[in-house]
This record gives sequence, C-alpha cells and structure tokens, in this order.
Amino acid sequence: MKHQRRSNCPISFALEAFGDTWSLLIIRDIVYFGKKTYGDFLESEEGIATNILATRLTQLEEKGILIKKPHAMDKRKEVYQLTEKGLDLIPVLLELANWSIKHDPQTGAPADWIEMVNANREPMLKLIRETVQNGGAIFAGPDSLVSKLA
Amino acid sequence: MKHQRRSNCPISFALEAFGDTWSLLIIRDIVYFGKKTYGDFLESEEGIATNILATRLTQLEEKGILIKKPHAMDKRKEVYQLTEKGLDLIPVLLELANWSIKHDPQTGAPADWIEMVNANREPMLKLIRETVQNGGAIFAGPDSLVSKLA
DNA sequence: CTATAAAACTTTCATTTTGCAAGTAAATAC
DNA sequence: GTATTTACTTGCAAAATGAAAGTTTTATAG
Repeated sequence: MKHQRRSNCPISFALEAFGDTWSLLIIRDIVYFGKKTYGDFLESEEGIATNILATRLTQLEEKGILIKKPHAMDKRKEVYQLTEKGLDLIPVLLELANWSIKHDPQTGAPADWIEMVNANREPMLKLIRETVQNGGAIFAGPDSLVSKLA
Repeated sequence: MKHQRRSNCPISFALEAFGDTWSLLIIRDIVYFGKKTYGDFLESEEGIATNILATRLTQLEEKGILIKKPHAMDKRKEVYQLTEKGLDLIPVLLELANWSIKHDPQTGAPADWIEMVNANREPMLKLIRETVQNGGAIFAGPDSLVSKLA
C-alpha cells in the first residue's frame, strides 16, 4: 500500500497533496517567476536540496499538479508546467501572500501589486491564470503580467 | 540561533509559520468544529501523535497564531483560541477547501455550504470570522453557523 | 572528432523529524 | 482517600531531510 489517506476532510486532502515545505515554492516559482526547468528551481534563494527537488517534482507530477515535457530545443532539459489542477492553486498562493503581507513586517511582496489583485480579485485571478497557462509569469520574463499592466 | 528565515518571500513566510502536516488541521478543528482543548485536538480522525500536538501548539503560540488560556471551570484544562493573526487564516482554509472539493472525488465537504460561501464571499468570510471570534464554529456546537443559516 | 561542460537526476550517509508507547504531575470525581 | 481525567513529557525506532559527491545523456568549444 502506497499511502492511505488520513480522512476525507478537504483541508487534509490539500495538505497531503502539497502541504510540505517545498511544493508550493516550486509552484510559486512557476507562477511568479516563470521558472520551468530543474535547474531553474534549484537556483531559488530558499536553497532546496537536489534530491528533495527531485522527489517533490515526481510527487507533484504523480498528483497531476505538474506535467513534465521534453524541451523543444535542448534534449538535456525537461520543462515542467502546471496542469489545470495546478493552476487551480493560484488562489491558494494569493491567500498565503495576503496573510504574510499583513503579518510579516519584513515581507518582500510589492504592496501595489497585492492591492491591485485584491481590488479586482476575480478578473485578476483569471488574468494570472491565463498568463501562466500561456507560459508567462507574474513578475519575470519579457511579457510579465506586471509589465503589461503598468 | 533559533531558525533563520529562508527568504522574504510571502509564500515562504507562510509555509514557515504553518506549512507542515498538522498546524492547519488544528486551525481547522477550531474554525469548523469548535475544538478548544488538547484532548479535543487529539481526538481528530487524522490521529495526531501527542508529542507532535504539543510541539505544534507551542509553535503556533510562539508565532502568535494561537493563545492559550486557563479554563474557567476546570483547572486541569487549557483553552486554545485563535488570535487575530490566526483568524486571518480563514481565507486560506477556504481556498484549500475549494481546491480539494474540485479535485477530490471522495471529498467529505458539503457542496451546499461551499457554494453558499463562494456565492457571497466577503460577507460570508466576515460572518465566519465573527462566529469563531465569539467561540462558535462553522459546523459544530449548539450555535453553529450552518444551523443559524439554515 | 575529441574534450569539456551542462543538465537532470541518483546515491550515500549523517542529522533531524516523526510517531508510537509509556510515563508523570496536577486537578477533579467518586 | 482512591481512581480518573487532562495536559503534557520522555524514550526510542523508523522515516524524512539535507549536504556532497557521483552518474548519464546531450550539447558546445576547439
């Protein structure tokens, strides 16, 4: 037996899927910074260990949150993308960020961006989702969402 | 040194505060089921170990998410309550539940309740918050929020 | 071509965390 | 006064984490 579910509680289900120290940071890297490859994720400032990254990517793929595809140009690389199920985590990221912005005096989150999202929540969530779905990201890349909205 | 913060990223900050397997289940027990004491939390169906519960309660108190108060009637008991900072986690719980309801075919979450909350998000969040702040809960107790709204 | 470098992992092993089981101390119930 | 209840603590085995080094495949530089 692989791993019995603890209960049918939705909070518990979510925690079993991505409730560890690193999974949501990988998702964050994709959504906010447009990261895509193993090496991209390894570079993040929190410093995930290479073996842990490997197991997390595998697990997220097994849960249907990520998909791995071969890179079109470079056969050494693999590209990780969010599935629909993974894109559905964007509202979770938003609420985590909202909480931290309110309670972390040292937060690095840009206040104006957060305000903009919360002022028009549903349309903005839709916009973020579409951007990420098309391979873009909120803060990084030539076509970042923030640069378009500026 | 106690524990250096990994980064100033708000997602990382949130995960360091409550991003483990058990913390949010304790918060859930308070918000949804009106649990208050050590023994209450131990009884939850997910089966947290007694030593783990003790360390989590201590950590959540240290982070300012919970406060412990002596029980008014029984000096053996301690009552755990959410602070304002803890109450601010209610939207996080909502989004975790929304995700699981969509992606867990076996979910035990009541669909009508979720619909009601999402149909009128801000007022409902306010109502939940007030209920919990006054010692009530969503699903449990004589004055549960669902029974009032029925 | 050949040699070097890059990318995505895997392996090893020490350290930390988890979790089960049993134990303790204070307060209440009988 | 004796047995329970409540909130923990302690001991220890098992599992997860994390740092470092190693492997394999593909690309690039000379």
